[in-house]
Amino acid sequence: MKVSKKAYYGLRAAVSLADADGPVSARELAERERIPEEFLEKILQKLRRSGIVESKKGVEGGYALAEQSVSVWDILRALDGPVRTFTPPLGKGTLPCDFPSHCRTNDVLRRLEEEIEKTLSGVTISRRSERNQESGMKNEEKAVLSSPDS
Amino acid sequence: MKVSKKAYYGLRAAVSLADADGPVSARELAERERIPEEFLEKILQKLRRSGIVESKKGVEGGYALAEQSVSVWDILRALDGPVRTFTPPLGKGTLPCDFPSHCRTNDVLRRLEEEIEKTLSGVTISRRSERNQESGMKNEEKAVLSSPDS
DNA sequence: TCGAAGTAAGACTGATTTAGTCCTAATTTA
DNA sequence: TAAATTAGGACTAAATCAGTCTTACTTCGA
Repeated sequence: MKVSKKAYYGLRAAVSLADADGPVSARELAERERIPEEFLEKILQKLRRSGIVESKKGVEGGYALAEQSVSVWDILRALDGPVRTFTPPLGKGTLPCDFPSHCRTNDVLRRLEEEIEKTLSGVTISRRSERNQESGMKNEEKAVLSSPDS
Repeated sequence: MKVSKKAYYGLRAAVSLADADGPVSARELAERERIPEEFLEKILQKLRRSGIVESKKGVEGGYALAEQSVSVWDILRALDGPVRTFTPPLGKGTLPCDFPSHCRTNDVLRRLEEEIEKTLSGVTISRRSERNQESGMKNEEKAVLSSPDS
């Protein structure tokens, strides 16, 4: 049970992008974060297809966060695929319970999935510019990963 | 991010053992749960070395839960190894933060680990005989995976 | 005391996944 | 148009997963 290197790199890249001003090229980002460049490019492309970052080609191009704020959950799901704690490919609703132990085991694992999702969705990466503009009301218990405004 | 087949089988085997009366042989257990026998044996041996089940050789031998109650967390850790969400082998205390994004990323992942541990530790598999004898006081919010006393 | 029913443990294997690399476009801007 | 950049597919070495095979060793009952 682990987070892949791909996701770990992706997470760090996103945090780095959140702290940056304009678009950052893959090369630059790779250097900043000490991530193999070609590999990072693949990661960024996946994040782009998931709508998490946006890219601009050409001379002054690069990558930037697409939304004001992304959750860690979104990034992990985009890169590592869906969290599937139980191996048989079961949709949310239908759990075939051939044997008594299956149902109960699957039940726990599903509960775990929900817990993981809840935890990870609560942690977000926000762009500096947009920080603290989000929640209109009182300061929600929402952790932010990117660098604090100091 | 997933639970291995090994762990999934192990979980089901443990649930099945919890519901059984005496020791159950690997062969019997494999048949009940539709798990490849030889593979299950490996799994049970790992669980034994971790002190989760105990074994008895010989004619009426087999495997049984060692403790009255085991948490899902214990089983998963025994079979899948430690949950290591971040790839660099970092101990609990020391996080080398070469770059700013690392610390913050590692922080989240560590928080995730704790959350997963908390969730999974709260779900236990208990032997029928020992059910409801554990918590002396009020009925704690403790989920039990094995079959309910009916 | 022998044989059958068990567990114990290590070596081996095929398939899949991970973590990349390599190469060839396609775009954009100066 | 040249340089800087992303886009995407094919490829690969190494690790991990999911088992299997083989060869013990142990216990109990007849």
